[in-house]
Amino acid sequence: MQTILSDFTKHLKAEGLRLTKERVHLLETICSFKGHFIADDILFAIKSRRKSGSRATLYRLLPVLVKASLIQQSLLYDGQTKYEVTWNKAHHDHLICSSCSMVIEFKHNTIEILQREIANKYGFILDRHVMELVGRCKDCRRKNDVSPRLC
Amino acid sequence: MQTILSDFTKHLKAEGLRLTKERVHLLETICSFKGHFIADDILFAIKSRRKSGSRATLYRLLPVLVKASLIQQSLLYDGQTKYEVTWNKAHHDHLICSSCSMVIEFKHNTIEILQREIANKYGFILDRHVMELVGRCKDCRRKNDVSPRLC
DNA sequence: CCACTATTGAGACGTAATCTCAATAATATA
DNA sequence: TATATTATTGAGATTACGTCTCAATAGTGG
Repeated sequence: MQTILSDFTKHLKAEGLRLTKERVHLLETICSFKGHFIADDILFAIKSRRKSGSRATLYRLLPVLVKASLIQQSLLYDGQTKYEVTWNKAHHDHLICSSCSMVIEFKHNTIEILQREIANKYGFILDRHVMELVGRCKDCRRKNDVSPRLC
Repeated sequence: MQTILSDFTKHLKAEGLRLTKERVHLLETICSFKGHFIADDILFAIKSRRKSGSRATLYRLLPVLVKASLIQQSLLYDGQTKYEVTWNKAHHDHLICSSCSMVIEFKHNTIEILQREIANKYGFILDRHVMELVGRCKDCRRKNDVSPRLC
C-alpha cells in the first residue's frame, strides 16, 4: 500500500537524503493539519508535542516536501507563505475574496491542459503552477452597495 | 486624455485617500522602471534623486497601487516580492524556469475568459489573478541530461 | 561494528516589511 | 482666505520570516 510516508521515503532515497526521525515527525505533524497552514503552525505543534524541534530543520524540510509534491505553496494574499498537503489529493486552485478572505477551491481541466500546452510551446516541461483568482464575493459586494447612512 | 496619474488620482478619491506630492513622486519613479522591480529599487531611486523619501511611505503606497491595478505583484520564484507596471500595458502571465530563472511573458485569451467564468460561477467578480507556470526550459533540461562523468 | 557523511538544533544573523508618533500637509468648511 | 479637521509623512525602532553556523549526533553502506 502506498502511504505518504512510503512516497516520502522513496523521494528521499532518490535525492540521496536520509530518512530521519525528525523528518518523519515533522511529516506526521504536517499531515495532521486540515487545509492551509504556515511554517509557524508546524513549529508550534512540534514544540508542544515534545520539547525539541528546530526552526532550521523545519525550513530545511519544507522545500524538500514541495519538490516531492507532498505539499504545495499558496499565496492566498495575506503576505505569509502558506502550505497545504497535496499528497493523494486532487489538485486545485484558489479563488479568493479580497474583502473577507474567503477561499474557494476549484479545478478546471481545460485550463490545466492549456497551461501544459503553453509551456510546451516555449520548450518547457511544466512542473507546477500557481493560479490564484482574486475578486469580491457576492456578500461583500452587497455590503458595500448599501447606501451610506446619513448619521 | 487618460494618464496613469489621472487614473491614480481617480482611484485615490474613490478610496478617500489624498493626492500628495510624495505619492506622485513615488509613482513617477515607479513608472521610470522597465520590467520587474523590487521595493528596494524604488527606495534607492528616490533617495538618489532627492534627499527625502521613506520606506514606510513606499510600503504604504504599494498595496494601493496594486489595488488600483496600476502595478501588479509577481513571484518569479526567487523569494523577493517583485512588481511591474501594468497600467496601459497588455496583461500577461509568466512562465519561469526553476533552474535558470528565465522568465517568459505570455498571454492566453481563452484562459482569461475561463478564469472570469469560474469567478462568476461562484458569485465573484474577478479583479485580478496571478498565474505563474514553473517548469524547466529546454536548455536546462539538456544540461542535466548529460550522463554524469565517472571521475 | 566502523567509518563516513548527512542531519540536527540552538541561537546568531540578515533582511523585508511594519509600526510608532510627533511634525506636517491636504482637504473641507466657514 | 483662514481655520479646523484629519490623513500623511518620515526616521528609526521593532517585528517577522527565514537562513546560516558549527559542534554534537545519528543514519547508512561496507
